[in-house]
Amino acid sequence: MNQHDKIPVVTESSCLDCESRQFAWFEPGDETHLPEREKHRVGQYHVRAGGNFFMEGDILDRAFTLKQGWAVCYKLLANGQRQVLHIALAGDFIGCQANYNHPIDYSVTAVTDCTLCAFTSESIEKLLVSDPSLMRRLFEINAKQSEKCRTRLAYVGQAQAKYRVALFLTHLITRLERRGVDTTQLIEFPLTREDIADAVGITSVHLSRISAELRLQGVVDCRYNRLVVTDLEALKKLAAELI
Amino acid sequence: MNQHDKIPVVTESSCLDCESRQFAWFEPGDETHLPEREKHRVGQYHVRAGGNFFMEGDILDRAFTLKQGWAVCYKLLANGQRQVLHIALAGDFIGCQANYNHPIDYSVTAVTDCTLCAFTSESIEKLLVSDPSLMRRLFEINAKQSEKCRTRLAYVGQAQAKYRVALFLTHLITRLERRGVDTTQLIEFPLTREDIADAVGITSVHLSRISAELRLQGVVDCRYNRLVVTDLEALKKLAAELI
DNA sequence: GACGTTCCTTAACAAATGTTAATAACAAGG
DNA sequence: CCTTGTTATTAACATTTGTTAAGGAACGTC
Repeated sequence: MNQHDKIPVVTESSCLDCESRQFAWFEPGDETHLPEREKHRVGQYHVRAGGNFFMEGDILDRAFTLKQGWAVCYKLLANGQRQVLHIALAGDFIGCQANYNHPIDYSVTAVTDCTLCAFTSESIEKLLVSDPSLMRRLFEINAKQSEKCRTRLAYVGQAQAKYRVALFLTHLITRLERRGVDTTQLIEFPLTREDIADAVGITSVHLSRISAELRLQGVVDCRYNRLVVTDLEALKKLAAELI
Repeated sequence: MNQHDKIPVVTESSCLDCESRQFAWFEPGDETHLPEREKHRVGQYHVRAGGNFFMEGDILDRAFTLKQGWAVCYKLLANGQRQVLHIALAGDFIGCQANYNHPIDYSVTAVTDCTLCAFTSESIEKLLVSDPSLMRRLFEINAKQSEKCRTRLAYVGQAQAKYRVALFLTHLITRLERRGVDTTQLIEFPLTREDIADAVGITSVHLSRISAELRLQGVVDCRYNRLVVTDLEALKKLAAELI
C-alpha cells in the first residue's frame, strides 16, 4: 500500500449498492457475476480533500475506482507548472496500468473528500482471465481515456483561451448531467481557478478575465465553488466553434 | 477496405524479414509463434506521400502496422486548425481500437511514401484469444500511446514555444536513434514547418523564429527536410528544464 | 460581528505569440 | 540553366496571454 494519505475504510459497502457503478468498470447488467467480481476488490479507502491518491514516479501495486468525490490527475513539470490531465469523478478508474512494475507517469490528488475502491494488479489479472467480458470493458475504458486526452490536447494546442474554457466546462457539465446533477440549478463545483486554468493551459488570472467575459455575456457563472449554467446552448455553441 | 489512398501490395513480405518488427506488435523473441501470428495479417498496402490511411469519423474494420515511412496522426478542429497527435514511424501500431463499431477520432496522413500491414478487427480478436502474450503486448502499446499523449499535453499546455520544440525534437531524435539512424550526421527529416508547428501548438512563422534561435545557439539546424543535431546535450538540457 | 485566510477579480504593464506580407531557399520539370 | 511552385525566413505590426500587485468576496473561527 502506498502511504499517500489513503485511510483504510473499516466497513465496506457492496458494489451492488454503489451509486457510481454505472460509470465504473463493473457496469450494471448481469448481476450474477457481481458477487464473484466483487471478491477481487481488495479494500476501500478515504482520502481527505488535498490528500494524494499517489504521485508520479510511484510504483503502484493496484488501481482504484473513485467511488465518491472529485480528484485531479496531473503532471508536474520541471519548471514548477502543473498540467491537469483529467478531472476524476465518481466511477472513474484511476491508476490502471499495463505494467505495474514501471513508475506511474502522473499524480492524483483529491479535490474533495474521496472514497476509493482498490484492486491489486494480481486481482485484476485474475479477473481478466476468469471473466473475458471485463477485458473488453477495460480496453474500452482505456481507449476512452486516450480519446479524451487527444481531444484535450487538440483544443489546448489549437484554441484560444475562451474556447478552451467553454470546451472544458461543456465536457464537465455533460459528465455531471450523466451523474444525475441538475445542471439547470446552481451546481456545487469544487474546482479552483488554478485547477481549471491548469487543465486548459492558461493562468488563473487570465481565466478570471475569460470567466468575467462569459459571465457578462450570460453564458456561465463559475466562481467561488459554484457553477451556474445560464445559457447551455450558448456555451455549447462556443465549444462547437472548435471541435 | 476504406478507399483512403491505400494501394494493395501484390507480393507481400514476411514478418520474419521485417526491419521494423522490433518496434511492432509482433516483437522478436519466440519465432515459433510467428508463422501462426503472421497468418492473421490480412494484407499490405502502399500509401503515397500525402495520401490518407483513414480520416476522423471513418468506421474502420482494421488496424495497421506502419512498416515503412513517416505519417502524422492528427485531429482537425472546426476552426480549421490541426493538432498533430503523433508522428508515426516504422513499427507503430495505428488505428487500434477497443470497439471498431465507433468512428475513429483522428486522421492519419502519409508524410512520405508508406507501407502498411493490415489486421482486421476479427483477426486481432482471434489472435488475442489464441495468444495471450499478445494481449499483454497490446495493452502495453496502448498504455505507451496514452502516456505519450499525456506528456505531449503537459508540455503543449504549460511550456513556452522554445521548450516545446526542444522536447518534440528530443523525443523524435530518440525514436530515430532506436531505429538505427545516426543522429550525429545529417538526418533526412520529411516533416514540414507546419507539421512540427501543429504538433507543438504554435504557428509555422513562430516556429521559424524558434528554429533560427536554436540554430544560432548551435543546438539544432532543422530546415528544408534536413535535421542536423549540432549539440544534443544542449537540446536535451533545454528539454529537461521542463520535464 | 471582527478577524484572518484563502480564493477571486481587476488593472496596468510586459512578454510571448499570431498575422500579414514580402523575400529567399529549395525542388522538380522543361 | 531557367521557370514555376512550394516551403521557409524575416520583419513590422496586432493580438493574446502572462506578470505583478492591489483590493474584494467568501468562509471559517473566535
